[in-house]
Amino acid sequence: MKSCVHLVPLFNHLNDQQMDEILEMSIHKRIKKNEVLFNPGDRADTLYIIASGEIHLSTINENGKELLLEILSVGDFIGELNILSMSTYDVLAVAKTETELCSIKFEDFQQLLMKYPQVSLYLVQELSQRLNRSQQQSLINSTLSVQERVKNYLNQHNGQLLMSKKDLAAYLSTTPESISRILTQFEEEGYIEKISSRQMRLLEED
Amino acid sequence: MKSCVHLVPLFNHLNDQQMDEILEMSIHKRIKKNEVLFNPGDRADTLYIIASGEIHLSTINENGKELLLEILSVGDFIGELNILSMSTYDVLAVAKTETELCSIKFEDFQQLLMKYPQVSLYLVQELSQRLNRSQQQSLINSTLSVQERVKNYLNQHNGQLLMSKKDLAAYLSTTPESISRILTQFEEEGYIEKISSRQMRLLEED
DNA sequence: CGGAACTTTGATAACGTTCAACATTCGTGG
DNA sequence: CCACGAATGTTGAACGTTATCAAAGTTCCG
Repeated sequence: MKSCVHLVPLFNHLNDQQMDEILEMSIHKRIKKNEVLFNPGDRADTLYIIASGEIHLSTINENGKELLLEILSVGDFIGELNILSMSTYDVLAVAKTETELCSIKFEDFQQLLMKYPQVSLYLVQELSQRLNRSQQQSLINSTLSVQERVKNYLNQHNGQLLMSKKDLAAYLSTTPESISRILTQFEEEGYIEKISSRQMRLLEED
Repeated sequence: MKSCVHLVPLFNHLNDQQMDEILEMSIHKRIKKNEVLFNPGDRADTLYIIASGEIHLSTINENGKELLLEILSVGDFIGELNILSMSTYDVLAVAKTETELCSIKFEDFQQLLMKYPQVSLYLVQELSQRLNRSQQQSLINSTLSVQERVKNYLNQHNGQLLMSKKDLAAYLSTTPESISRILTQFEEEGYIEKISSRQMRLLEED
């Protein structure tokens, strides 16, 4: 089985010997569909890198409502990196498919960053981009109408829903009912054409 | 005039000589209240560190609605750090008071990170925490009612509004009217007591 | 001291959630 | 591979929260 270390842009600039070094400090992990990788409140001391599969990161508010924050797949690392001060996760990480991960303890990872500064550079860039994406999604969810949010999502993904409508609702912070209604409305208005339950063709105009 | 380099947790672990080195690559900048530091779309090639004053970072959606993302003050750096690939800012940065900044070109900053890995470590940690905060605020704004958002804000800040109601509305993604109404309602219900326009006393009970 | 920006209050409208009932799909075990 | 139960999706009706517009009041700042 191939190690995730080779899959990760994070370690792109390293040579084979350095990769092996990282391999030695990493532990392979496999989790099943719907299995929880960690819960909010769990001790955060491990960096996970996805070798295959898909992980959903979400938060849940005091009333039990869920917001789907990020969908991570091959090559992504789990974003919470309080590497200096030990703390806890405050999001929920769930596998949406069978998933293979490499895990590295923050302790070891910290040594690694000190030794290979170019890895840090990549990490800084990646975190920065995630912060941007988070803020843009925040803008979308809190200032656009549900219609606009759905239209925006469809345009960004060529009419393909990459998840269930339930999850999409959690991602666009609305309800499955609203998404369902809006999609049929879009079809009636001739803006889309349903091909399958998760794939629609976008028709020109507007 | 004291340099901001000494104010920044980012450079905490460095000695005087190293600080001087950074000083040499940094350019001091002063901007007036309401002046724009950068617009979305501007070339992003500079790291700014705040020596004094306050900067608001916000995004504006396609309909002109604003979301206030972050409020930065002494010691904070401006978060957008696409240091590896040159890109553009996609937020708006405005000074809310007279503000002093140090600016360092990404080029130089990148050298610095390679040379002093411990600075990278701090940066990674800081970006990670910002990402978390962004996601938590996103949860608040998109899953809680306006009442709950305002109550949450009051609790987090001991009843003190750190900005105008207009800005607070942009931060909580609502309108000044709603905030105004909710605050008088809270007072009628005996949940708060207005001391001044921006300071209220929180009274016990749920 | 005067004008601009911000704040408050009211009336109105609508967007989207909620609840409920039914339909469909999914996935697991027989 | 089919059958069954559970999860997901759809549609309808009703309600409530919150945005919007307007107009008057207040604060801020040059």
